[in-house]
Amino acid sequence: MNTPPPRAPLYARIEALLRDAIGEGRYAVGSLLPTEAELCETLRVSRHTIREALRRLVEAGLVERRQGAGTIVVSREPVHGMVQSLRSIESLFQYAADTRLDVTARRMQALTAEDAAQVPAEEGARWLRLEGLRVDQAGRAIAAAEVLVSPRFAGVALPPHSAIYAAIEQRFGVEVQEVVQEIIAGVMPPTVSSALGRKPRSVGLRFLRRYLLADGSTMLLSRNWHPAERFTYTTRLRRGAER
Amino acid sequence: MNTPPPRAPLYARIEALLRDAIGEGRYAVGSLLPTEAELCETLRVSRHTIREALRRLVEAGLVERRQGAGTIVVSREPVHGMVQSLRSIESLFQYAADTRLDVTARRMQALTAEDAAQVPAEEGARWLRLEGLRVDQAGRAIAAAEVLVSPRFAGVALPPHSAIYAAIEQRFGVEVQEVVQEIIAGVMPPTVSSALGRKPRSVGLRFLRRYLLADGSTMLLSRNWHPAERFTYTTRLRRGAER
DNA sequence: GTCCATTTGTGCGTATGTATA
DNA sequence: GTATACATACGCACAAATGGA
Repeated sequence: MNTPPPRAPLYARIEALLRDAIGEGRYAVGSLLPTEAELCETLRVSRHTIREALRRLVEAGLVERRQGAGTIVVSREPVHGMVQSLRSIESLFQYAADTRLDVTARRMQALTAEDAAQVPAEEGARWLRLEGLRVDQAGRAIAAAEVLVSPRFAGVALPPHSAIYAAIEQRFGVEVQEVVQEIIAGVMPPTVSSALGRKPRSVGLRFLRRYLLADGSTMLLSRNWHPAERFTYTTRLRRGAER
Repeated sequence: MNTPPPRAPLYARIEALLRDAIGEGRYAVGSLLPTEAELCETLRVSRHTIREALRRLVEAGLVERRQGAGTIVVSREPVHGMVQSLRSIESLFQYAADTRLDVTARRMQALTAEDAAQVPAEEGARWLRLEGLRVDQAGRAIAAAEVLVSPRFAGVALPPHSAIYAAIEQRFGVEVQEVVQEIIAGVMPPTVSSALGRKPRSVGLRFLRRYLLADGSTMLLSRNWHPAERFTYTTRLRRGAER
């Protein structure tokens, strides 16, 4: 049980009381908690105190509240999972800060069927297509890159050093809401392995990333090949509350 | 500027006011905000209202408060990054729920130099080593698995279906605090490709995971090979506060 | 669609406790 | 020890959203 010592603040003791009741199923998930007024009366405390306790249950993700509707139980236990947080999208790749993209081709181009399926968008729509090499400060090739930019943002200027998605965010006042990343291993196509100076048929990791806006549309799609012997992808997940 | 419409709640307007002042540097990072009493007086509102505004600034990570000391500015802008959250560590792999590990070998074994570097632990220490195949419910091989378990937990019984880390958590009352995962592409060694029924020298993804406890020690190390043509690794990152 | 009782949201006033400097 | 500043806790009133009659 979570019962705190009797010296704990009143709202904390009430929070524990309700938390335990929810945990034991005395208030079922989906059901309503007593109203603030009822809790005030049965527990003989002020509404202020009840509200502080309920506020903490909301923060813990155990209940949700809606004006006029009441307080509903949404979970028996605090949601507890693993969380990875990144300061920037770039750190998805954990590049040394100073890599840059050397663009070798830039043009508007109709999406192939495969492109359209990956984006997703309608086949034949004309998106901005960039091709290039990502190189480190010594000029060594790190990855072969290909970027498809939504026609909505095709007017963006190519930033010399910063990321394309960031340039679009700034120029058009939009914000990337979600990034979906896929990693696939495979044998690099000949054009890629030669561009990276590798032997034909050598192994690489393919990263496919979609940058999504709040309305769910794709801002840009990025497809990169990394040579296997040069590249390791590392993630760290910490235990924490999920929200 | 973040100024909400004048119809917004009073505390929200005050929050915006302070947020802007902090953003513009009128309250420098490291300095103290006016006290609640001062804000009450200058803004002509009640202490409750001030406290609600300040509470939100705390949640946004802009200020911290300490009883007796005051409210200190800790950041000019809300910390804002990408967050990935997982309900369980298993979902790192996004297996269909019902895969299982068929263990083909289990014994205590001294760590090689390479093992010891990866764990990390002292070379020659005797850890529990498991070898097996992860198979789906139809019995098809999904991955070749190898697990090294700290001698502290070597007494664990092998769970028929659930994960080993979970069995250890339950049996020994410990909790995995962090998971570090590395992904590398490469050509599978002959023993692995034959165990998975693949052609020799075919391509795969190697997943290396360390499960760390709160004291930073490694509970177990897991090394898996996934055939490339069967496997894609996907992550979703959402925009959110980092904490 | 309107009205109405219910329930949480917002806002104010006041008093006392407790950690900090 | 003393003054300060936030934390806890009581009270009241009205606004706004909800859901059913």
